[in-house]
Amino acid sequence: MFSQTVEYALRAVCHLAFIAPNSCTTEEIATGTKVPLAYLSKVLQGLAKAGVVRSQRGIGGGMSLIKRPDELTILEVVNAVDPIQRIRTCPLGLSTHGVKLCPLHRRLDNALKGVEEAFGGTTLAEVIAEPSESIPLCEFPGKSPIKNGPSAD
Amino acid sequence: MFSQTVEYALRAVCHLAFIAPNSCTTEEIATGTKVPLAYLSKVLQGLAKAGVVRSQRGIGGGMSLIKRPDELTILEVVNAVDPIQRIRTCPLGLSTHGVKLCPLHRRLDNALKGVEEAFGGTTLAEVIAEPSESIPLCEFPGKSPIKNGPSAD
DNA sequence: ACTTAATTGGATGTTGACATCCAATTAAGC
DNA sequence: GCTTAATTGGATGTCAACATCCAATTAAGT
Repeated sequence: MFSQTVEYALRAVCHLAFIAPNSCTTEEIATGTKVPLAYLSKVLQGLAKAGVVRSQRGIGGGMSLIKRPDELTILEVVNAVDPIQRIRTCPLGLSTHGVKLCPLHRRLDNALKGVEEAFGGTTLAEVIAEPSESIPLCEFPGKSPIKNGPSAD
Repeated sequence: MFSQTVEYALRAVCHLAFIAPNSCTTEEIATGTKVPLAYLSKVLQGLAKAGVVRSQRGIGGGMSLIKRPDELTILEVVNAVDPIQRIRTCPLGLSTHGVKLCPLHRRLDNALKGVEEAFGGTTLAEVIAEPSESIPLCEFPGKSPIKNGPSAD
């Protein structure tokens, strides 16, 4: 139900959250998140245009988060690449329904609202900090998914 | 986020719920729900294969619900044409994550779970019976969307 | 200035969702 | 059995999502 692009974007942002506020190369993200490099670069371009990540060209460049992980919600990432389209007017174009959705579409929209609220209420910081047997993106429990762990190099 | 096919299937089933347990023609459903006739016939074929609707060929034939509207949930309709894919194993294929999803994918799956529960907890009968200013599929408040209203003809 | 490391943008390929059309099939009613 | 009304199945078309590749651009370091 969520697009592949959303999945990729979240993985990438998650990776960036681990090393925030540092930056790293698209290639490193691709390797760490198992996302096809060429496509990931397009996804990151989208995130850059949406103001979620900052891109820096040239030697020592790469991608980094613009916001702090505790200020960035899952929803912002999702909406940056593949916006959740709430149902605001009758999909049948029935003018008399206007802004009042019928019970069917009201329920569909409520489901979307639930997703939106769940995503809007979770920051990347919460995702990467949550104690769990499985660490996001990380093959081995108890280890950081980032090479040598976060450092200020 | 929900596919066009899901939207069409729900409209069609909603129409059928209004006239249940009677049947009606695919063409009538197409007109009443503003769904392209040729495509709707494919969608209904899917619903028939999934056991949601019964199809009857020849004169006087058409489509009808197999279950009563109060026994049929939105979820069953959705899953018949475009199943909600819960996240059961790590999308990165990280074997060590196994059945335990990482915090990221646990949250994505929880969102899916919420949708699933919302849809699973609503029957078609509830949808078409709910008092509202807008009646599903119906242009005019207070009228039935079905030509001349339900009848046992 | 040159070299190297990195993103950017454009062109292109692939696949599945959405959609249409029509001949074949089925069943009712006379 | 013929006609008519209806679904079925197959062939086909279109377009956006997903994906890849490469030349152009940018910036750091020497």
